Parts: sequence; C-alpha cells; structure tokens
Amino acid sequence: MEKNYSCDCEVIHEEAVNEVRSQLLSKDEYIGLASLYKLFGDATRMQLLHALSQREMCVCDLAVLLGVTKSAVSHQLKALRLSNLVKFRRDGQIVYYSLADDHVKLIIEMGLEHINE
Amino acid sequence: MEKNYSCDCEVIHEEAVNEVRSQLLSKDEYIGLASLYKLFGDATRMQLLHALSQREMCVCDLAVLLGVTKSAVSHQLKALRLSNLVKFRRDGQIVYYSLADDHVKLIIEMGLEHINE
DNA sequence: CTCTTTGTTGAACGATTGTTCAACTGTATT
DNA sequence: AATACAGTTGAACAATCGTTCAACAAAGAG
Repeated sequence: MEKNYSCDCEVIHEEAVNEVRSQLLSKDEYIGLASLYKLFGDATRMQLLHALSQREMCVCDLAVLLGVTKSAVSHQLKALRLSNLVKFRRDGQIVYYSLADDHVKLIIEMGLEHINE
Repeated sequence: MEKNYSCDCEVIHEEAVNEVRSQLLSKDEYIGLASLYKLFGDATRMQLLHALSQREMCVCDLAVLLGVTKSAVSHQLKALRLSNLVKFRRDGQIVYYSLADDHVKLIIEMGLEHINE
C-alpha cells in the first residue's frame, strides 16, 4: 500500500487525524487569526493598545509616551487601523486614535492572566 | 524652557500623557504579553493550537495533519511549550501534546469573533 | 502666501522569524 | 547488537518585520 504524504512520517493514529481534520477551519481563517494576533505580538504595539485602552490619544502624545518617533507610531497605528483594532477622528491638525471595540481590552487582560500563573 | 524627549515632537496634551503614564505596565510586562501573542501570530502555530484544542495528538499526526515535517512541528511545539501553552506526555516512543489550559481556546474564539464582524 | 506643526508615506536597513536539512537521542523490536 | 521509527536539535537560508530617515500632505497662524 502506497502512501504519499508531504511530511516525513506515517500516520500513527489515522482516526484521530481524520476526526480533527473534519473540525479544522479554512486556511484563510487561520491566516486571518494569525494576522490579527501578530499585531499583539510586538511590545510597542502592545503598549500602544494598552495606552489607548485607557483613553483616546493623538499621535504626538503616543510618541512622547512610548519614546519613539511619530513616524514609528503612525506606521504601527496604520497596521492596527487596517485590522479594525483602532479608529481615529481628526480635529484640526490633530488626529485622535482610540480602540475600535472591546476585544482589545479583553485580549490584553486574558494575556496578563495567562502570564501571572 | 527646554524639553528633551527622545521623540521628534512636543507634548500636545501633557495631562493626558501623565494620566496614562501612571497606568502603564512595566516594560517587561509588555514584552511578556507580546511574546505570548507572538505565538498566536503564525498560521501554522494557530492551526496547531486549534487542532490541540480538540484533542491530544502526537507530533507525527500533527505533521500529517498540517502537511509539514515533524521537525517544523517539533520546533513550533517547543516554542509553545516554553510559554506554557501546551504540555506533553511520553508513551513509549510517542510524545502526545495537549493544551496546557483553557486560555488558548478562549483566545482563538475571541479572535474569530473579532474577524467575523 | 509663508511658516510652523501634526501626521503620513515609501525606501532602506538591520533584526527576527519559520522552514528545511542533516545529525542526533530515545525507545522498542528482532 | 543492530535496526527501525518518533521526536529533538542546531545551522543555514530566505522571508518578514520594525525602525529610522527624508520627503510629503494637511491644517492653522501670522
């Protein structure tokens, strides 16, 4: 009997693999999930999100708070915006950013829970 | 009056910055949070975690399921192990991995919620 | 209009990441 | 002891990422 897997081993528990395979999400869903959490996977962005979880802030304030350039903040905010994690409003020259919904707070809290165990 | 920030702009709302600054976590906490979520920020690891959220599986089965080498799976599982996201038990030659706690399931569910909006 | 300041953008660069490959360990079988 | 298979490990490589810099847009002030 011929097997042709793209991996370098045989199936040990075929019924387990089939059972789980039927429950898997689509490739795109995993990519979407990963893209979302990738944004939480950088200390600067995490700090940015945590700051915004407390109040709306402008780019300049965020730059001062984190001690990085406006450019760096702006680049990161753009990424967060594209994934609908933050929203913004413009008032004159100043652009105020805030969290788009409550998921961010929950995700940060859950992460802290896991770490403090 | 002399200001000396490491960023390239003035403080626009000093009281906002001070208020948020007093609530910030430590640098290490942000690094810890980011390191945790970085692990969810890759489609392969996400698939791995989602598979394990359904049942305990061995390295070989996971490799077949994802269509990658045992080596790749093992490298990723090691990273997940070091952050206490998965645990393992050995039975003879075979090493069975499973989720270390319920946080992983919750995090995946919350991510799916955010995406489906 | 000119000047100043906030914010955005794209290119460039070094740093980090994920996979593969090859060599290795550990356990069981003969 | 020799073989076979599950799993781990480290080096190497391409790909991705985060920051900086310089140039630019957008808005207000003189």
